[in-house]
Amino acid sequence: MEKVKLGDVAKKAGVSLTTVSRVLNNRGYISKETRKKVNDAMEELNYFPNEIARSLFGNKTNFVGLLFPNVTNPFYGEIVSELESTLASRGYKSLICNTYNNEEKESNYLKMVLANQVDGIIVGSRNRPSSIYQSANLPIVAIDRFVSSKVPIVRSDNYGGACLATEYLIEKECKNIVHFTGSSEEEIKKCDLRMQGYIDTMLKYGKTPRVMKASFDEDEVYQRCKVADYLSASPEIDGAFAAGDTLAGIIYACCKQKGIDMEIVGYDGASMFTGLCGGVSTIRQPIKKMARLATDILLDAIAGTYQEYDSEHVLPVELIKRSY
Amino acid sequence: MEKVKLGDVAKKAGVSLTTVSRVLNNRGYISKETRKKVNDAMEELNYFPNEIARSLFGNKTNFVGLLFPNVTNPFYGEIVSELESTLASRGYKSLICNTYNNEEKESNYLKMVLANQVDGIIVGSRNRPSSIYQSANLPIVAIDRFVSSKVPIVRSDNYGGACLATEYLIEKECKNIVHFTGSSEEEIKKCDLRMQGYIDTMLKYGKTPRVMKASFDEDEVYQRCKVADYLSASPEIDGAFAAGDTLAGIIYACCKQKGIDMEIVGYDGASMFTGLCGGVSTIRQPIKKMARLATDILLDAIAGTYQEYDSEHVLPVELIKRSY
DNA sequence: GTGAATATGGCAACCGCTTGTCATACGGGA
DNA sequence: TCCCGTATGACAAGCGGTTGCCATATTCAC
Repeated sequence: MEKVKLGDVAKKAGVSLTTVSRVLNNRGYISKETRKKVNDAMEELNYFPNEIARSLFGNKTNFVGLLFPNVTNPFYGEIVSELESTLASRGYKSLICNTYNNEEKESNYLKMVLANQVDGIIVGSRNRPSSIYQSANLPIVAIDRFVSSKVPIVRSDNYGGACLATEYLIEKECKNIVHFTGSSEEEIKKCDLRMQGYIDTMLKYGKTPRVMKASFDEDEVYQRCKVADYLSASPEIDGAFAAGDTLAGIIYACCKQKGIDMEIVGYDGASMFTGLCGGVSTIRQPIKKMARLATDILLDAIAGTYQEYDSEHVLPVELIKRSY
Repeated sequence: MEKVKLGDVAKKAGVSLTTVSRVLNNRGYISKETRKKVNDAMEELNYFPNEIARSLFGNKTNFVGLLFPNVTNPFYGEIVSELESTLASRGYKSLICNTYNNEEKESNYLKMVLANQVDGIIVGSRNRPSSIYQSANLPIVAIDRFVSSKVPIVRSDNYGGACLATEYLIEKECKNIVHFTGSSEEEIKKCDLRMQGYIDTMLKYGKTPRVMKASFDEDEVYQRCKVADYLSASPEIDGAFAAGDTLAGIIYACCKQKGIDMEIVGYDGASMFTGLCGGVSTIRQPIKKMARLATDILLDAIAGTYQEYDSEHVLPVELIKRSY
């Protein structure tokens, strides 16, 4: 059973190649009857036009590359899921790439999507920006990450969110509040802002900021040990603001196992997280809105109607209190 | 800045089109020096061969379609993540599709990936099998789902896992154990086996099985109400086996809020879940192994070296006890 | 000196579809 | 009757790269 092609449809419908193509692309004159004949033939033969061939001609693939660390993380899972859905509803197809925050992987993926002629890229990977981004001459949108001065950024109000989180902990009368952050040699803007918000708020209330570096990427077991050791060594701690929800979850689990009852606030607020880890508060990013905005910007850029480069789009966050 | 193409490289390197193509495809005779010249030219020009054009000629795209309900669910997130990684390491690219268990969406996605000439499909969506699967004449592998008699299935030992879960609850001296299952008009095999394992085990120990239908797909808030109502109405319940971890998480949250302390066992065991919801036990499916096996089968089928159709590959599960 | 192996170029056909141009044919309105 | 709008077909070129075939040239070994 070979692949059905245009010619087969034409034969079946008793019309010419040109006519079938006209039906497919809605061009020129076609009578109702012919259109029906052709459509019927396509149906009967189970014909799908070869998008690869069409792309080749049109120089447009309707592919978009999605470069994110790892959809296993509910935050990325949710954002990728939203991106894929909105893109699909607008006729675009998503090539997914899990970079695991690995620079080599990211740059390989980047080459791959470029070689596959994607019309645009949405990136949420957290590496040092690859030089390929510069030379790649196509629309890119970054989610909560700096790529280059030409790439628009969509992110949540990291600073404001951190303030909100810290103030909540203070309100809850926590005396010793620590901030767990993702570590990285090079200062990633996101972490800075979340940390900055925490530090500023602590100082504002006359408290001493304390920061604990715990990477986002390390092995989970290792992380858990690190956190557990830290908590054991600092029994006075009664509040924590974690820069991400997975980290918050780890802290929560450690506390539970040690019988510590403290207030924890995470960051991200993927629905899966708030559903599964109700003992932790979190700062919810408007994930759907971010995904939609990123899609809008990207597609506008692809269409050539987006001009406002060098722009950051900062969306408001919301405090979600623990549910038990 | 136009797209660089083969001819540009040839010109830059001072060789013919044929020679560049030979370097690219490692065919025929090429001297070290020429190869270097060509490679240098490609580097300088930042050239990537147009995979779309190559695909068109070769009638092979190295695309694989991944049809899953929703990567927001940690189980699907983890399996999609694994699939993408193993596929990428073997030169394949993943087209992701979130079907949301919606039949129309699934069949549209199916048409889409077929139109894009994917070399194969891995599907974990949970719908009534679409007729398109039959007519699609290409390798398909199903994860924990029946598609057609010709499509090999990779799944975990649902029956054994359910027995394990139920026995654990009995061991924990739960008196009234209920099973929460995903509802669906048509009986999906997976649910059947998990339910069957539960029922058989209950009967084996002289207990009365009780089943509560709670869909996998409903709105989470709605689910939560349904579960809460049920728990209120049946205060004698002190143990629950949920057919999926997200459901288990919902039950856990309800219990917490109502101050009920009962044993809950879920099913799936994505690392994110066990990390975030340590108060719940679960039956862990060997997600990585399943993903790798599915990839192996699919790629063998694509290569034409896989013959064992009509086969089910059932992998063993493991009980993960709650960590606090 | 001859034949093989190595190295490169030129050319045409092809992958499946799109598009522009030209030709043909029918029917209706001015 | 003539022209125009409608409807369809035939054909060729092109999208970017691959491949097979033939030609040519150099080098090396026997």
